[in-house]
Amino acid sequence: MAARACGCVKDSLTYYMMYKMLRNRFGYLDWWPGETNDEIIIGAILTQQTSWKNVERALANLKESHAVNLKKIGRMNLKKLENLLKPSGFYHQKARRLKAISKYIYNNYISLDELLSKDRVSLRKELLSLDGVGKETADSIILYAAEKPAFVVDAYARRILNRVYGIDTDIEYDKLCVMIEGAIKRDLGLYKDFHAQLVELGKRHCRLKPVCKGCPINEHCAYFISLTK
DNA sequence: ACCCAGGTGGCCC
DNA sequence: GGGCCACATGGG
Repeated sequence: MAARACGCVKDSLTYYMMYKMLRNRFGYLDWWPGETNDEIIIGAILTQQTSWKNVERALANLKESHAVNLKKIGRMNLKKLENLLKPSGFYHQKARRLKAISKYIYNNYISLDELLSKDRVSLRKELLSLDGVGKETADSIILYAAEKPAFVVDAYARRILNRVYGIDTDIEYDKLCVMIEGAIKRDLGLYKDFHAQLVELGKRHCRLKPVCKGCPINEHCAYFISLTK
C-alpha cells in the first residue's frame, strides 16, 4: 500500500487510509483544547517543546487571574505573567513573546478577529514575522483560530509518519506540508481532524523513542495494522 | 541520574 | 543550508 523506507509518500490513498483507520478508532475529534481564539493562541505558544499537562497548569493559573486574554496579557506586569506561566517552562521567553504578540495585534488592529480574518497566505506571512511564532505555531493558529486550512506538522505527525511509512523525521517542515497538502483535499474539517487524530495517537504512544532511519517497521506500524482488523 | 515534551531563534561555518 | 545551543518545568 505505501512506499516504505523512502523519503516521501505522495500517494493520496496512503493518507486517507491512515486517516480512516484513526478516525474509526478515535471517532471525529475536530478539536483544539481551548474555548476561545485567545486561548488557542496562548496554548499554541505555551505548548512549544512542552507537555500539554504543563500547559494546562499554566492555563489554569491564567484562568484564575482571568487572564486567558491577549489584551490583558499585554498590559500585565511581566514578573506576574512569568509567575503564572512558570509550570509550562521557558517562561521568561514565553511571557515576553506573548506580551509582544499582544502589543503587535492591538497596535496594528482593532481586534484579534481583524488579524485572523486576513487571507491564509498573508496571515501566515504576518504570523511568521512575530518573535516566537514559527511554522507549526503559525499553522496551528491559522487552522484552529482563523479556521483556514493549513496542515499542521508537529512532532507527533513526524514520528508517526516516520514509523509507519519511513518518512525522514527531519524532513523540512514545508516539504512535508506540501507533500500532505498535495495528497489530500484542502478541507478545513479534514485538516483539523487529521491533526487531532495524529496527536491522539501520538499521546498514547509518546514514550516511544525515535526509530532508526530505514527501519520504519516497529510498534506504531504494528499498531496501525491492528487498527485495520 | 538520566531522557523527554504538540518549537523557536541565534550564532557559526 | 545545515549543525549546534539555550530556553525551564514536570513526568517517566
